[in-house]
Amino acid sequence: MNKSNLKLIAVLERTGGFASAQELHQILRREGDGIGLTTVYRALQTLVDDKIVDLLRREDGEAIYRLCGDTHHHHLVCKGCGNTVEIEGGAVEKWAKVIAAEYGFRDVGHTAEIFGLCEKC
Amino acid sequence: MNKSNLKLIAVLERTGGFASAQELHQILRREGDGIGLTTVYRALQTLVDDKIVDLLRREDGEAIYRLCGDTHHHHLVCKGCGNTVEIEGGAVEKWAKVIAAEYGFRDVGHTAEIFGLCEKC
DNA sequence: ATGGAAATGATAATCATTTCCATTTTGTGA
DNA sequence: TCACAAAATGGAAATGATTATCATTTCCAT
Repeated sequence: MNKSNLKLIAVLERTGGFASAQELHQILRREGDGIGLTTVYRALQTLVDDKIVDLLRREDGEAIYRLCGDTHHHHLVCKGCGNTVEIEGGAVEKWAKVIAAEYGFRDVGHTAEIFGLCEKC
Repeated sequence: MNKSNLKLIAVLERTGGFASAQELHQILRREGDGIGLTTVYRALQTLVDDKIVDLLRREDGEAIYRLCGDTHHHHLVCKGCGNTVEIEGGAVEKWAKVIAAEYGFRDVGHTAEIFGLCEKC
């Protein structure tokens, strides 16, 4: 684990919730860290690959990042305010397994997200 | 309803499933229609506003469009050769509905994909 | 100290999407 | 049919996020 990755993790812990690469870069800069934008993108990518952070999308398509919990989960995202709830996907896990078996796939993962408007929006 | 909007609807009907603005533009061009990219974007936006088409996002953030009310399907993608199978997601549909109701969300959509290695890979 | 691998960051390139603006088409009332 | 305003159109430039390039710096084991 290199230095930049740790910095990014620290900021994400501190801020909680989601932030875009550009925002994270600005936060670090504001704190006097001369980290480059390129490095921020690179660090986030490796953290996503290592399943240390989640990558989601804002309504406009911009990538946003957040530390993931250790449990595998899915997301319920509000299209209005961007608020996000982590949810369990019991039915989805089974579905993915069954389908994969049916078609002879192995080493299987899946993604599943629900999006809509929350009560407030 | 203006001419461009109708053209876009026609293409979306014909192709079924999702397409990005750029893809839709290319398809129309290939068919000899001199429609401009700007017009494609504009038409898609009004169709989304009028709830005639859905706007979703690809993995990379690019916007993709489909006619509302299309029965949609999910994908089983091979990480090795990229081969893709369209699958039904009965369990997923129910799951999405239940979860959304539980959290008071409305106007709800979802995405779900399975990826792994196929028999050949 | 040293050599090589990994990390870094400035800059330029890429790509989808929007904005701007001049031109064309369309619809409508005289 | 004609004139004219409103709507539609499309090319070009602007924007903004993300990625690629590449020279330089930092790490670390020897």
